[in-house]
Amino acid sequence: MTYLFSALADPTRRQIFERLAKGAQPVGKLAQGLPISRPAVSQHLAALKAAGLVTDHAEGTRRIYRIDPKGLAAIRIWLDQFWTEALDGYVAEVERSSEDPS
Amino acid sequence: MTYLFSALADPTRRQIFERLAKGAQPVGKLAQGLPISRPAVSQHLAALKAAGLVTDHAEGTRRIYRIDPKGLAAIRIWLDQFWTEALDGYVAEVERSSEDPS
DNA sequence: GCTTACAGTAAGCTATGACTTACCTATTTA
DNA sequence: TAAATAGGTAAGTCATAGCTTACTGTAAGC
Repeated sequence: MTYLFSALADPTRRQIFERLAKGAQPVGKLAQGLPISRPAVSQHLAALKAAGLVTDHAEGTRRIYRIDPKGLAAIRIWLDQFWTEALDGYVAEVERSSEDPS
Repeated sequence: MTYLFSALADPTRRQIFERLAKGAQPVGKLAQGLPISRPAVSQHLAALKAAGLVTDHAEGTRRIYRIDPKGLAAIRIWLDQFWTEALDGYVAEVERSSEDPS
């Protein structure tokens, strides 16, 4: 979870990720339009890949990056497993404090 | 989203958050059992609060923190709005490359 | 009113993260 | 096989994040 969340914590990295969500792209194409250097984009992509958010494959001299569903799925699982627990706890607390407003 | 994701990116902060999911607690109680100082816990709680993940209220000299559903809801919305887009794109790409394996 | 308990704030230290430029590697193409 | 294109890696810089100790403030109990 740490890698996942910190990968998405960076605005530039989210921007890259959200751009990939609209279609796979090579590194150079991604770097165009971003206000940072191409090596910086490479480093961001490495972080996204380590988090399971993207995958890559070679295509000639280019390297195509695309969304990896695994990353999003992991977040969804964390959130779902969490959702009920947290909200149950929340509702319980609120009810308790409204029943017994000491 | 940046505040949200970076709040959850820190392991200690996630631990605090997940502990609060099981029930509201005062700061001191949270600090016990964590390997960091109480001020550090206060700072983490401030970050969680700024992200909309927790709320607090005074109770005598203690300050009780509990989960704020707004934070989790925001993540869910981001994920949902994203899920279809990303997966549609993913499926389209995969189909395209398997139909035309040039 | 004074002391104790609880918790936020300030200031300072250290590690890490996001960038840069320079370099190296690999694939295409002429 | 040499040149050009695409992109990962290394090294260094600067800002920020997470921690600490010291302090300040506020509510409760004697």
